[in-house]
Amino acid sequence: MPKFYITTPVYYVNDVPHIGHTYTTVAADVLARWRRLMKDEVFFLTGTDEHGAKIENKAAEMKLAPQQYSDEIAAKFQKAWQELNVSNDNFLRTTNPAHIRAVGKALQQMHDRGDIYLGKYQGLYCRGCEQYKSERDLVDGLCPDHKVAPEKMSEECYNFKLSKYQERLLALIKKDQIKILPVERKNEIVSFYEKEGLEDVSFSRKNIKWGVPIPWDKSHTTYVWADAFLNYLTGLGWDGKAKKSKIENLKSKMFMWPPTVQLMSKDILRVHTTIWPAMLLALGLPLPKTIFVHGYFKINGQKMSKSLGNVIAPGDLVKKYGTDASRFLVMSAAVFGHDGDISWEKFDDKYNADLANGLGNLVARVSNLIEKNNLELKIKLEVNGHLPLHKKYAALMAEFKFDEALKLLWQRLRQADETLSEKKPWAIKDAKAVEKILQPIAQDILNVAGLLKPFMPAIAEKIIAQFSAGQIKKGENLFPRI
RNA sequence: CGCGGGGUAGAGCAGUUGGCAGCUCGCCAGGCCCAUAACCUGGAGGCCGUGAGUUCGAAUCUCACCCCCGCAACCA
Repeated sequence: MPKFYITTPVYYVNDVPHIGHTYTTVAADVLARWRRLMKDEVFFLTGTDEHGAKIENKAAEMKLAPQQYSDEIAAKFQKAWQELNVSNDNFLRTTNPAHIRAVGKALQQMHDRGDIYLGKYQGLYCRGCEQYKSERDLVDGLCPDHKVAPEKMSEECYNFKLSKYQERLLALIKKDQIKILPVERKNEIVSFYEKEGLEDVSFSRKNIKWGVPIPWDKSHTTYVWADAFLNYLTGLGWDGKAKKSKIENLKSKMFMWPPTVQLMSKDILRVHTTIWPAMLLALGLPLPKTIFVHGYFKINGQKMSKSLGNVIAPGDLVKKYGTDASRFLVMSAAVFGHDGDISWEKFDDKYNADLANGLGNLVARVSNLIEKNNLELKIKLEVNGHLPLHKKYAALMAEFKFDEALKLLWQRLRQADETLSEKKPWAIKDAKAVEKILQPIAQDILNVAGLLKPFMPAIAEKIIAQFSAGQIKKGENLFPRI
């Protein structure tokens, strides 16, 4: 049985879930559900990244302990995914004790191996924040909170020998051993390797309490990314022992390793194609097969941002359109891998056009005609993969072309509407003749519903149940117009 | 000369290997009346960012330029 291990990033709990997180997670769910239909053994992981100075500060602002704060935000992510009927097999929080233990062990191993060494971190330090600032945090060279110029300071920290892996990783990426998709993103990364190259990175920080202590030097705390990346392993129950012989450990799900697909947006692509695979090489573990990068949503042509106040939350979508329609709208909003522009208006239009007038109306008119004529059709869901529709759909799904896969199904629905207009079964008295027209159309609807399962699981099942019954009834309105 | 993406009908986008420029929404006209004021047919509307080149032929390949957007490692 083929294995399919898919991950989303662990989402940083500095913010509540928004439509960007939703996009990644629903896409991962669509793939997971599709591969399950194809009888693969699937493991689907998502979760939250909860450590680091930012969270420490944010929690303090809200007068909460970091753990308490993280609990609240993590719960919001979990609730969002439940509302969207996301079928993840695990939800890994980086504050999970087993994760923390494993991170400690992993770091110890990298240290023993000589890949982590004591070095120096230099940066701009704001005394007010008690924190290092990046250039981008500053406004006119000043700390935005304290209105003072941060000082150049340095402190000791543990560094990871990322530079050591430059050539190996570049070769692996070029040869598609780690396949980066779409290809323009691969080009971007290859060019980064060739023109800028890898430098060692800091893996620890002093003065940060909220995180995983460095096992051999508790005065240091693991820097968040070293901690966060390992979730992809600990989410399978990895215990931090890197020896290859342990991979087949049956108590954990480590037999699923490595990830078949890791989905993410472009902001975290670079670290996922540098630090992350380097850590795996350092731990002696196999690398992810494919990294797929999807685009960003702009909202009404503008960048989505809190300051603009245009952020769309998953809960708002579900409230307005329902679970399955929300999943459909998000997945069909853009070509997967490209940026897209969304708005409530566009969602409304798409909902009415494709779901209410399209799928919903067709299901209603066909089921109504069948019921009125008292027909008993001999149709059943065809799940074998050799029908042309299945084949085309499967090929598109394999290439992450969700929007085209959906278009393919909607072409079929449109054809059904055309056929009905042309043959006018409502004007025919002879039930046999009516049956001859409606049977293939009903069969198509059933097949389309079968392929719609990954995108709209509940609606698909409803349609399948409705059209698989001996007596097909008109049933309820699937998508009321907005 | 940092890296990458994009500029195609009123709006949003597709255009795989170069071969009469497409899709959805909107608009106009007609049809149908089974269905969720839905569905079907037809139509208007594009110097495919600008300029040059390669070619029998370019939205597609090459070069230059203009404009927009994202990323530029301690932002997770």
